[in-house]
Amino acid sequence: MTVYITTTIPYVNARPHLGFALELVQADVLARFHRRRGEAVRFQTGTDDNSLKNVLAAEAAGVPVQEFVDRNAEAFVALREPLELAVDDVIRTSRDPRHRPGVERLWRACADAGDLYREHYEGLYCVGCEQFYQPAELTGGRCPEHGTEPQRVAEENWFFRLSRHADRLHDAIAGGRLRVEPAERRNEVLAFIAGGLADFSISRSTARARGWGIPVPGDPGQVVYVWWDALGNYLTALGYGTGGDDLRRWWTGADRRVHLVGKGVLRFHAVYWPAMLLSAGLPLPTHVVVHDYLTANGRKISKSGGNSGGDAADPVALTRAYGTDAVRWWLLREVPRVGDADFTVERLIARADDELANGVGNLVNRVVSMIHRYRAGHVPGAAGAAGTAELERVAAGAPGTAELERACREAPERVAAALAEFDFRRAASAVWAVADEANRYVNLARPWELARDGDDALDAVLAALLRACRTVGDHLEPFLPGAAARVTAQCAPVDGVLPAPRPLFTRLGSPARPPRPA
RNA sequence: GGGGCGGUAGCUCAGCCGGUCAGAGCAGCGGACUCAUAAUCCGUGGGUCGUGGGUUCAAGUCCCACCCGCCCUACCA
Repeated sequence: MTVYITTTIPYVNARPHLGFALELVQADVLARFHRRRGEAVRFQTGTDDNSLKNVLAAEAAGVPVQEFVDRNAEAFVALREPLELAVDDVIRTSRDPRHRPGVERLWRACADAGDLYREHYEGLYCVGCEQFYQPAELTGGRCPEHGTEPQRVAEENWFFRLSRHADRLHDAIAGGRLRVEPAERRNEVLAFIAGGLADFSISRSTARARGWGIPVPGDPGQVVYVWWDALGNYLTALGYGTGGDDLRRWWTGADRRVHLVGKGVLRFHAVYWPAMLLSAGLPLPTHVVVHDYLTANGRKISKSGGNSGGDAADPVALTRAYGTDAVRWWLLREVPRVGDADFTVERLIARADDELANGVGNLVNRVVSMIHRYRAGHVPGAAGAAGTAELERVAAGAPGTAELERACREAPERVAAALAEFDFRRAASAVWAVADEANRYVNLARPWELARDGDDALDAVLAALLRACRTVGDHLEPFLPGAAARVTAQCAPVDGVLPAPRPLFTRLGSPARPPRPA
């Protein structure tokens, strides 16, 4: 199986925020999950540099556009380390030599298909917003943003025959050839298509774009509409337009082409983009996976940062303060599949302390401690004192063993089933369930009593627990790669002896109270 | 204005095609244990399932209207 996974490419007029981190982490989980199964995976992200908003932000900052864009793009690319992303490729639309030739080729392909045409375009244009408005969007004939009366601007623009592809688009989505997930979003797209698709403008006059962007092939007075340009990244990064084998490997010949997108750009990815591909004679994405938005402390996260959300929504600041694991865990465990989620530091801490420090961390710690205390760190069964099969037989008689074994056994299929539906929350909880069950098992099996009584079952119980810890470490990898490695290392004997137990997660909330005197 | 999504216990959320679906986790309260980062385990949940109608033998679960939040409606994940 060959899987191509992409995030959207954010425009870089400001620093990245937690909402984009969500998308990156979700994509990363998918990438790691498939990779673990031995499948060929390419995980790609990038930046959308050619947006007019970048130009405006650069002007406001008094910096040349390219310099401004470079500087901000850096902050997005730099998310890899703090979020521990296993990204394979990053494409930047203003700089990457693969991009412009690809966009031009896509343009020509659609032109050759007869889907591009020039037409007189007249619209209400707000200079302040640098955009056109439909009459219905205006309030009292004025720009809702600036309160000014928009100008009537007329020019020739290039249009794409979206209308021509409506039926095929509908069939692809309704029939599941292009899966829009979750289903709520698929219905939304189908309703939109059913409402009729109008051709859309795909160029802007170079003057209004302030000279920033990719010139329309053969029409230097126009630049390519930024969405056309940006969507093209999914292809151009694969060498569409510049050659090489990547296009065949990761697009035309791939088993899955998965786009992760925010709900705000659903239409572009589930309607415009597939239509462009149909026109160009290329396969459609197989999945468009839509996530909703994050708020911080009940407020919308503003992309311009600063004011409301501020640092509360800065993924880098959060990982620095609370660690990558806690941030990733919150994003994966607390964000529902449908519906916006509100981020607060309190919830991040509560989630991490409860499930990571007290749950997984403490479990591994207590298990390894007992193996050290009762068996000098020797992994039960490994020294040949008793065969593994014998241990399992003995353990099977202990209360709760069956449940624990079942949790371990079922974890992989539960993770796979959840991720097949892009339900990250359910997938993460399937891993967590193993640790939860193992903690329960300790209290049930009471190894300290077995040790005191010299009971044979001790080795079996410890072995079962260590297996559970390893299962957690193993399946946690796509979600928390760093923590998973620590769990795994803690459970791997060195010269026949497990490493001395060390806390795997520091508590983030108020420090633990000291033990009550005995 | 049009289209869409959400509104379920203090908090975060599960509830697919209508009939043990009124649930889970967290918090709170009570108890147990001592291997462990006082961590862990057990017990404990009367919330008009946003509001008002309707369909049905039966509705969070379908239909209509309305209220609240959010997204899209030609350049914000």
